[in-house]
Amino acid sequence: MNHPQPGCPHPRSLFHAPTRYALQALVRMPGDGTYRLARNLAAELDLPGPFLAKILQTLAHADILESLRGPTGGFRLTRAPERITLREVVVAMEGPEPFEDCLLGHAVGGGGCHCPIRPAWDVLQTLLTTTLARTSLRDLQVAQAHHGPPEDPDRSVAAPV
Amino acid sequence: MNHPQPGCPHPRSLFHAPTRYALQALVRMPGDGTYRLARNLAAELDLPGPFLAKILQTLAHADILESLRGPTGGFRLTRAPERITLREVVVAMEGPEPFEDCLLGHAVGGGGCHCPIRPAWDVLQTLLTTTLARTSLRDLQVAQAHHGPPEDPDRSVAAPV
DNA sequence: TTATTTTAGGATATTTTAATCCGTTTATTA
DNA sequence: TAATAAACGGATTAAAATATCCTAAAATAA
Repeated sequence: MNHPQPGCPHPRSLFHAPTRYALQALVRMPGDGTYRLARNLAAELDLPGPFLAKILQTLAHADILESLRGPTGGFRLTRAPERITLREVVVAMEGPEPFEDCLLGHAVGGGGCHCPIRPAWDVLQTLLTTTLARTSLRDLQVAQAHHGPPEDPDRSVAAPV
Repeated sequence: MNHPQPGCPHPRSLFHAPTRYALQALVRMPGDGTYRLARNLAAELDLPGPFLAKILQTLAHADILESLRGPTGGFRLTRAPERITLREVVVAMEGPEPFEDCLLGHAVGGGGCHCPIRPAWDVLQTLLTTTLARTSLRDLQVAQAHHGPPEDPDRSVAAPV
């Protein structure tokens, strides 16, 4: 997870960059109720600390994380990762409307849009929403475990916990 | 179709703004092989002429439009609208990858990503692609006709042809 | 109480995307 | 041939998204 570089643009993502960072941070949150430092997490993700901190604050406002100030502080999940859905995270970061529906800019509410793609588009939107709603943070953590933690030169040889 | 205003951000769209403008311009292209002026089209869409012109040039490079310079010139479709798919337009404007697949940033090619959402995500991506590939410009034109042309004060009372 | 460590959050800077500008080229018309 | 009207396309500007900075507030520990 590197910063965007000149000549190396962001991947074309369905969601904004902070949303992806939020997911990647949440996946690495401890499941045992202990607090984790924003700075620590930012180093692991190779993101600037204050930037990630802002994202974590947003998640805290959305009741996905809770924070504690001071020397023993940091962030932790408000619930078990099984009970946090990707949909919840995306809504917290992007707002309730993940993307505009009508390709032609027709009003979507009130039956304003009758494009021939409308039915298929609704299926797509529903599938996206239900996919996000069915997948929990825990599911992503399992996937992350298979990939191992990101490269960290200091621990690349042996790291007994 | 108005310019983005301060305090009135773009709708959160699956695609970039120029892609939506391209679709809206293409929908309004004549089907009889006559050329239409970029300036004329831009006025109807309430977009700046030179900006839309650049978008039309991109479509011309992609062999969706063809252009003619000079007093009788303009742009026209290279084919009947039945034979132009939305997928083709989106690829012309956005490149071959409409969005990055893995929410966690895992490599997608070479079997790098094994998230639990991967199968559902693939379904989503396939559905998007096939939906775009199955819908022709002609289909959108039919939908547009039902909405009527965009508001134009000069013609709001009666406009014989 | 004082020093230290952490999050909080507003202000600022940078990068990318979107939009504009302007001189050039090509075709038509007089 | 000269004047005009259109697309062409590089350079520039503006806006939005992304990233950074800095001071305040809160919790802990000496």
